Amino acid sequence: MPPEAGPAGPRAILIAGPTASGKSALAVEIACAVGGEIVNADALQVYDCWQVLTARPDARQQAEVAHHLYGMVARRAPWSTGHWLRAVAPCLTAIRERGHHPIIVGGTGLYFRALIEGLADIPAIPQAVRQRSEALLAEGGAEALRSALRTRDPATLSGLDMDNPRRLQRAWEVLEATGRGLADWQAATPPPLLPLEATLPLLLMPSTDALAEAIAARFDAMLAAGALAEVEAALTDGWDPTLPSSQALGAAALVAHCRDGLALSEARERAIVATRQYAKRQRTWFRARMAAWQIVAQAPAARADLLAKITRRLTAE
RNA sequence: GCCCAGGUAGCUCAGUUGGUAGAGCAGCGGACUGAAAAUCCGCGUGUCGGUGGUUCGAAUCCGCCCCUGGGCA
Repeated sequence: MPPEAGPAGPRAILIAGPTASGKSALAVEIACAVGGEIVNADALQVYDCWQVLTARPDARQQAEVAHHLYGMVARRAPWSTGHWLRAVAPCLTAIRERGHHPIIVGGTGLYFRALIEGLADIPAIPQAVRQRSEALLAEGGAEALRSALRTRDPATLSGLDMDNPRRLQRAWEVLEATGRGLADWQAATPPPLLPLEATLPLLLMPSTDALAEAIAARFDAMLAAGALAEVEAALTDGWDPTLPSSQALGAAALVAHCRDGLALSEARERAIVATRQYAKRQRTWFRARMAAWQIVAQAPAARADLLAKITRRLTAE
């Protein structure tokens, strides 16, 4: 067994790519070919309230291959990259114990980064601290957070995007909750759960035009599959636009339609635009940080070739 | 056919008394170690419908033509 396969068991496969690039289908193909189980690396597909709207694999696909970390988080439950990483660890162990290859698939770049580069071991931030950072921001704007950090944690502030309220809030909250600066915590980041060298990293990167087309077609399919009913259910349950789960692309637009009378055609357009813009941000992340990943060609013949190569390589280990 | 109103960025539109054009949205590029499907930063991408004229100089003034919408026949 080559050293990079490691003592942990069967090699993990990573599949990243922008939304609507066909990651889930590729994951199932590979899982069937090599004996794998699929692990979600998508920040929105974890929520129980969105099946259709997040294009989460349905019951039929989940019956075909084991899927993990999909739809298991309650709408209002706290969730973060840290929660995800802590959930992934035992999941990988269990899959390998069954002799299967973990296939980690998703579009959340930060999740992959945490997985392959490690994540600072910072305790959860209490709700009260979050509320105070919100209040500070609401009253004094970003400058209130900046000036607090300027005097109390200049080291973190110097490395920060000072115009970004979210990042300023995070730095302030960590300092407030732990008494230790964020930069300090990050400098002590533990080793990664799964270094890139121990994986087979694949990246789907369709052309911008092809992706735009796929995004529009998929949203129409979502509408046909009951996206509106999901949104109605969320509305009945009480809509809170600030919840992380409420950030699902298209949710706000469909709420505007169901609740506020926005024309469906207009809601559809908004949802599709928002999705394209998200895909663009994903491409930027992937280009910058996943240069070492293997780009998966789209053509069917190339796809078959890839599957054959992967199978050969993994069975050789 | 005649009379109006228009034709400026991918879209919706600004454009002062003539000095080769600018907003919003879309788009493009980038950042990002616990809200990441989040958040933030940067960038105008243009035969000003066409053509001829007036002028040192035309998106802007004049002629003709083309196109769109409305009205009258």
